[in-house]
Amino acid sequence: MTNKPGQDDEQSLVAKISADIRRLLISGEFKPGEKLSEQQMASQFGISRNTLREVFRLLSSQGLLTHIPNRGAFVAAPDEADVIDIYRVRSVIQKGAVQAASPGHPALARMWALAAEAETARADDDWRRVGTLNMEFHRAMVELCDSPRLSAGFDLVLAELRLVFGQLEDTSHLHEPYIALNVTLLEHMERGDTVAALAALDAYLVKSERSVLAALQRRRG
Amino acid sequence: MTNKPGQDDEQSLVAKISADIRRLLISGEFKPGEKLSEQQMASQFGISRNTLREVFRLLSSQGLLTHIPNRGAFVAAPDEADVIDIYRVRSVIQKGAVQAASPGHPALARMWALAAEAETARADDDWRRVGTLNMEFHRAMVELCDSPRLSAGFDLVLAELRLVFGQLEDTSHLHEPYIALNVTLLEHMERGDTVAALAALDAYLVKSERSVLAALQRRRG
DNA sequence: GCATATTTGTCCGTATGTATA
DNA sequence: CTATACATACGGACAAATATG
Repeated sequence: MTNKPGQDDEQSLVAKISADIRRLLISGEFKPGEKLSEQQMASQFGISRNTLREVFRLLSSQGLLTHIPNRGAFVAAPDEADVIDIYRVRSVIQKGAVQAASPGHPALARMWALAAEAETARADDDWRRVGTLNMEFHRAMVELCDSPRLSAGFDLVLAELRLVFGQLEDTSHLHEPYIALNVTLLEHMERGDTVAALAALDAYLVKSERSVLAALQRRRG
Repeated sequence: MTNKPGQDDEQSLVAKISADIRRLLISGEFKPGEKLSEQQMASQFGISRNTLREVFRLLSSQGLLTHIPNRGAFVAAPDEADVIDIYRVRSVIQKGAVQAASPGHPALARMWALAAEAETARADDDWRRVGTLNMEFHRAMVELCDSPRLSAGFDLVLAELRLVFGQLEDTSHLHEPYIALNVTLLEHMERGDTVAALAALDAYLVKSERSVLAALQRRRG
């Protein structure tokens, strides 16, 4: 059995195409605000319009597409307000994660491993991988809450953030300064110093938000 | 213009039927785990199966339905673990809301108004209304974050919680003890006493979670 | 501002695979 | 194991809304 009949489709066409389009969106293959024609997309992916519409419903509910009645589906174009909101969500959830951190939690080990991987990726100048690992690091942090719903919600805002990254030009240096910050944050948590960990997290989020906002404003001008 | 072309359908059939079925789910018109046949539902609501499938996608992504591949859509049947998870999410988000509370925020006025309404509803023995007002009170609390995404995410877990209520027998007394707790919580916030407010919130959430869990276990045996 | 073309929203019929009696 | 029921997915159709010239 390759697939347990868990809770949602793994083999469904809708699920597969959704994953494909989501990947394309996150890698920045589409322009922000670009219209996604039903007919064109359907034939391009070799599926029917009805099936594609279900995909659009899913991606719209995840904030990656924007659905306008009688006009169709458009690639989401997060603006400054959206970025600010995304980081507000991150702040609330991740502060909760830091406070929920219990020593010996498996997610902590995973965070150490991811931090180490990020170091080697930086040594290889593989910035794309550094970015992915950074995301995974913070996803693992939220796993400390042991809450499927918090993790799922966090995944949504992270996907939106990756959409923003994909719409920028140079994502390379965006994650560079944060490798070290992640490690120090992790050390605070390991030591059980919640106050210091919260401060480090806040510093990280503020710094990250500022650089994303700056890059976004640079892009639009 | 009655409808601004905002972001999502307001007049769409999918949106309308989704709202209808969501109302039915929340009022407990369906049994937990009950299968929702496409054919039957489609003819019952006078819509096509294609349209209904889009509705199912939406409600599944909101946690109100559970989609099983090749088996169809079922009414979500949240168990004890789900309730615990829901309250974990509430704790994280609402603690964030308390800490984000700024004096003079319009949401605070709304909370006062809702608390007052709840008092009169209790005087009228309108327990259904008391429950709704309690939900609205906590929704308003999250509005303190000024974060559309946090509010949307909070609405999702609240909808799931109402689904649980709808599946229980007597929801009447479930909200009674919390009217006073909401007021004292509000007083702490108004005074700017964040620590006391956090403690009051935690007391409320623990108490509420316990009673819901107890009622749930009573129902199943 | 109007006529036309395009696209979405919605429906129907049907074929195929999967699950269940 | 067979048969039935149902979800999945497709393609075509048409009205209504929108975009285009």
